[in-house]
Formats: sequence, structure tokens, C-alpha cells
Amino acid sequence: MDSGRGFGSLSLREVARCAGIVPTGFYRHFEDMDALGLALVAEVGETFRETIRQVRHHEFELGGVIDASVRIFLDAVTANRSQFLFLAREQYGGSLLVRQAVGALRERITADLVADLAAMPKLQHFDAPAQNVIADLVVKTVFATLPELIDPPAEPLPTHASPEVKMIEQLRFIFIGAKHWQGLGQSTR
Amino acid sequence: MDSGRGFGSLSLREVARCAGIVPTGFYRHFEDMDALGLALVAEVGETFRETIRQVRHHEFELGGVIDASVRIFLDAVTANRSQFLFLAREQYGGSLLVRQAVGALRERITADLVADLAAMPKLQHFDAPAQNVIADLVVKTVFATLPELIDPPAEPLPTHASPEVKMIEQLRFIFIGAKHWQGLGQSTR
DNA sequence: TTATTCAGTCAACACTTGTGCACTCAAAGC
DNA sequence: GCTTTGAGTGCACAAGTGTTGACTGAATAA
Repeated sequence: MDSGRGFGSLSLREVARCAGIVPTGFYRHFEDMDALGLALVAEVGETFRETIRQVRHHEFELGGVIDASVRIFLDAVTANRSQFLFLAREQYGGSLLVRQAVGALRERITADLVADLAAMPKLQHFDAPAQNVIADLVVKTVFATLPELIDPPAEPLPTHASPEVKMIEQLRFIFIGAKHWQGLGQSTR
Repeated sequence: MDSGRGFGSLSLREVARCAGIVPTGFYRHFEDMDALGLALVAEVGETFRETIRQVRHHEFELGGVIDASVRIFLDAVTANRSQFLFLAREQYGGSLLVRQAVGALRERITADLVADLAAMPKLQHFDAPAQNVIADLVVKTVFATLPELIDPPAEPLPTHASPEVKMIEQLRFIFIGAKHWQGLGQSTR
């Protein structure tokens, strides 16, 4: 997959060859290619949630919460590049089973984030559904940024548009918006 | 692809069979499967930009700008479901060539949006790079929402979490954040 | 020591795949 | 009316595919 292929286009024989075993040996470890896919989702899901746990424990340190969180997250991504590459590529492109598994993972992460947001004093004026919408937006932003973080930078960026800086600013926009949100009656009419 | 497969896992023979012609007949129309992919990106790109043009012309009507824009966009998605299904699935999962084409399309759309944002009186206090970051966030949100709009709803949603309402609220958060943004010195520390 | 499980192998099966080549035949242009 | 083109066909090939069943040898458990 490093060379741009999707998981769904990999053949069982390719995987076996790449693992240095004979095709039939694959079945000693997984029943299916689908089973492999689910295992990979579970794996990246574990490191993802572990990363979130780290973020949660560091949130009392000095410096902006968002800045620190993004830095921890980006470190985890580069430390487990192949796992997040799989996640980025297969979140919408994978087979039905894989896609459902990724969706479930995403929902768990969103639910965790809702719990964290509910504890933030600045966001107390939201009811549960509104907090869910915010958490969904944050998770959506993070997941949608994954490909930029993983694919080679192509041409050197102008540093002020580095993934880290951009991600921080975008999350900040979201939270500033949440802080100044004034209820459903408010609109941009 | 309607049944969950990715474009990259489709064989030339499948496509030909589905089109009702013999495998070799495929070459009368496209040199490659890659060429087909690029043609599809071009197609959905055209309807995407056409939709944006519609949004731009309706922006003087009564009602919230965001509400009207989202409604027009969602109508276009359901009217051209298969095209946007391709876009949603292949934006990160496709072959290298397809992915680059989608990236280029996305950059054109972002650039157009930057031009539109620059004309909005409420966002005059941003320099060019900041406007770019906002536009990038909006486009990212729209693209990342595509799969929810296209995949079957699974279980009936609680209406207040319909894709339309959710998308409107999320875009509103972003723009409220932009309105209250006070420059790079501001942070959430 | 003996029995069992684990991870690997080999050979074979019936398919499917991409592609080259030579062919047909209706429509369009002159 | 003749010719050129566009879009389709049939045949053939070598290569790759998922999966089966029977086998081997090492590590582990009894």
C-alpha cells in the first residue's frame, strides 16, 4: 500500500509473497482478506485511542491545549505511519466490512471526545446534541487531514502552511466558533 | 462501485461486461483503466463546479447563505449520486493518477472559494494565507461529509442529526469562528 | 516419552485477468 | 458510389487468482 495501492486491490497471494510465505500459509493466520482488514482496523484503532489517552494526560501542562494535542497526535502518526496510512486510505474506500469497522472506530472516538468536551468549562452552554455535532466536526477534520500528513509533501511547503500549523489553526477556528455560538436561533442571515 | 467496491479493484473486463461490450472493445474508448478514472474525475469535477456556480448566483436570495448553499449542494449530490460516490470513494483511495487528479480538482475549488471569501465584508480582516486556511477547512469539511451523504443511512436518524442540519451547523461553527478570530497572537492557552 | 498443536510446504484445480491481432459492418464524408 | 472511420466482435495467450487437501517438522503440553 505504500506505493499507492488500495487494500481492496491487494491479492491474498501478494500479501503472502510479501510476508515471505506460500499462499496457502495465509490461511494459518486469517480466514479471509476481510479478516486481515478487520485486524488492521483494530490495530490502528488501538494506537489511535492510546494516543488520545496520552493527549488527555498532558492537557494540564503549560501551553495551548490544541497546540500540545496536535503535536502529540502528529508524533503518533509519524511513529506509526503504516497504520495511519491504512486508516487514511481505507476510511471510505475499503470493502463494506472494513468501512463499517472504521465507522465504528470513529464513533467510539467521537463518543470519547464528547465526554471530554462536556468537562470543559467553556462549552457548558451546549446541550448533548450540539456537543455531538462539535465532536463530529473535530473528528471529521482530524480524519480528513490524515492523508495530507502521510502522503509525501510533493513540493516543499511555505512553512506557514505546514500540516501542523494548518491543523492547529483550523481546530482553533472550530473552537472559537463553539465559544461564541449563541443557540439555534442565531444564524448568518 | 454501488455495491461497495473501490474503483481500483475493478477489472477492465468487469467494466466492459457491465457496459455490454466485449473486453477488447474497451480500448476503443479508453487507453487504460487509469484513463477511465481520469475521465470520471473530470466529469464529477465539472458538475461540482457547475453546482458552485449555482450557489454563487443564488447567494442574494433571502434566507441564510449557508442554508441555501447546503441545500443546493445536497440536491446536486442526490441528482448525480454515482458521480459523487466515485469522488467520495476515490478521493484518497484511488490510484496515484486518480488521487492527483482529485487533488488538483480540490485545489481549484479551494482557490475559487478563496476568491468568494475575499469578497465577503465580514472576512476582510484576514490576510491571504488565513483566508486560504479557512477555505481549506470548508472544502475539507464538505469533502469529508460526502460519504455520509451517499452511503445508505443504515438506521433512520433522529432528524436533528440529518446530514443537512449537521452540515449547516458545522459550517456555521467555522464561520462564526472566523468572524471572531482576532489574529495569530490569540490562542486558547 | 508421547501426543498435540502450530506454522509452514507442495501440487493441483478451475477461473479470471490484460492485451495483441485480424476481422466485420454500419454510418459519415467526399 | 466509393472510401474512410468508429465501434464493435472472436480467438488466443501467458500470467495471475482463491481455495482444496494431504503432508512435514518443530515446539509445546501431558
